[in-house]
Amino acid sequence: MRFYSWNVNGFRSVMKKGFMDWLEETEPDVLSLQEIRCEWEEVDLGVRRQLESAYDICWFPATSKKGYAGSATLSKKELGFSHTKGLGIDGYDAEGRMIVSKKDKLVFIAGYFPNASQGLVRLPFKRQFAKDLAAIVAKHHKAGHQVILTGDMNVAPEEIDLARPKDNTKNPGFTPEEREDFKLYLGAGLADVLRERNPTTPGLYTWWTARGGARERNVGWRIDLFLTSRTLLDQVKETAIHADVLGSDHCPISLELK
Amino acid sequence: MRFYSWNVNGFRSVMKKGFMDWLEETEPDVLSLQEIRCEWEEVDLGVRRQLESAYDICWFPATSKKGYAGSATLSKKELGFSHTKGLGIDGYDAEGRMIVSKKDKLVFIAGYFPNASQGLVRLPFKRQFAKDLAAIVAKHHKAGHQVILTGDMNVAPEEIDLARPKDNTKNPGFTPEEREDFKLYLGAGLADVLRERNPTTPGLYTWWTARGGARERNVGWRIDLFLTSRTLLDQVKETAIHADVLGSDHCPISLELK
DNA sequence: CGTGATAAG
DNA sequence: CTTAACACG
Repeated sequence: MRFYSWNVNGFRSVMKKGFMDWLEETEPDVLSLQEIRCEWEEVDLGVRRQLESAYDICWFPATSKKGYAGSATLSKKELGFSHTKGLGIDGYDAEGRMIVSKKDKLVFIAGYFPNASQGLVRLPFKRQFAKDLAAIVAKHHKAGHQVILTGDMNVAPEEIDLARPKDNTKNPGFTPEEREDFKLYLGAGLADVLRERNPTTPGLYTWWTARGGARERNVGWRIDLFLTSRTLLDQVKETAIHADVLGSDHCPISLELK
Repeated sequence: MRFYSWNVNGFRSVMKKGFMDWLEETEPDVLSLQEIRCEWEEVDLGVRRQLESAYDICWFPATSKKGYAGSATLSKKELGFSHTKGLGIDGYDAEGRMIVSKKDKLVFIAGYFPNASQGLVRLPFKRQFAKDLAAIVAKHHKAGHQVILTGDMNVAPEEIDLARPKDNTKNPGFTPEEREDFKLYLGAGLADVLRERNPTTPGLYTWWTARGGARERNVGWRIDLFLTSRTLLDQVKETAIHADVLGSDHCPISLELK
């Protein structure tokens, strides 16, 4: 089973840049999208029909602000995933952040983790989000479920995960607080799959600022991740960063289970 | 002497669409621009230098709202026009609407007349503007000056001046009130030069809505005009609408004096 | 429908 | 630098 996650930075934008071609080439089994930034009804009708024919679609735009954030999860119809919008916590759910999808004992939790924002004005919000989400993960583990947590986590866990760690210790995405909070997910029994398998490989990034050719020079950050229950690690066939896929300031990432 | 007026709908926008080429081909002696929608400092430095080398420039952006309205008058340096920003009435001057330029007994008053706006919410403002401006024109006439009044007047004076008069009697730019107020300028001793010379020619328009190919079908309005003192009429060599000049939803108009 | 400001990333 | 909402025309 092949899982994908992609922050598309505007679904309507990425649609104009060949999203459907990518989807048909890639045929993910389960796909999480972040920053969809539109209602389902704002998507081209032909595209909606086409997607609906193949996928169970959970479209979860923000209700708090038009054109902001939002996430979606699509799963191949034949897989029979059940999708639930939100974590049951209004502050996050109003921004369309996380979708919880289940099949048997597998829980796929995916979406758009908060950005600490300029001046770190949303750092408190983001910290609470991490605490709440880690508790939810721990609860699933206690219940005997296996968890995949993915999406744009808006944090680079370690120095190796961004090109300019020294310059960014006070910037959103690489503050000590965000890095500390990232460990809550690990403490809840999850592992950062790509880093487990590539403990010392630098230059593995999933996001590059649009300013000044950062992507061409691979001056980026690894902030889109697949975390899985440690008990799932030996079922991982492959995990990858698809940096060649354009259309957004993020690239897609994938996880294949045996 | 050749006078031009053009609502450029954003000077930076029209700059990207060949404004400088048009200027070099056209070489107006005096040029009024409306809806410049930027500060002088926001214009490309090379362009500023180039313009400043040939013209006395009066750049008059709105101070009330960034990127809104504003007007400019440029006159060939050798002509020695003196330019004054505004009519001395704060409500209009804060929006950078009118510039008064003088040379000897000639007064060139040019700029961006108010739009009555959706729901006619600014009709009272526009009516007061017309009264005030007509009084200023009358005062110049009393003082023995000759007046050229031009710009985007945001009113089509007569049914012949727009393609769909019947559909627009309640719409901004063709209400009975705006048409009545237009006559205040005539009552102050001015004449609508193009209409004087072409009393029955339909299809002479200077603005076309950007929606749905109106310009290609010439479904437009004549709302950019040259009015002159009646005593100036026999000095008019030519007046024209340059509908072939693209770059804005308005086209330039011109008046040549002998 | 297009220009420009603005919020957000 | 880019997406999208918005104000204004």
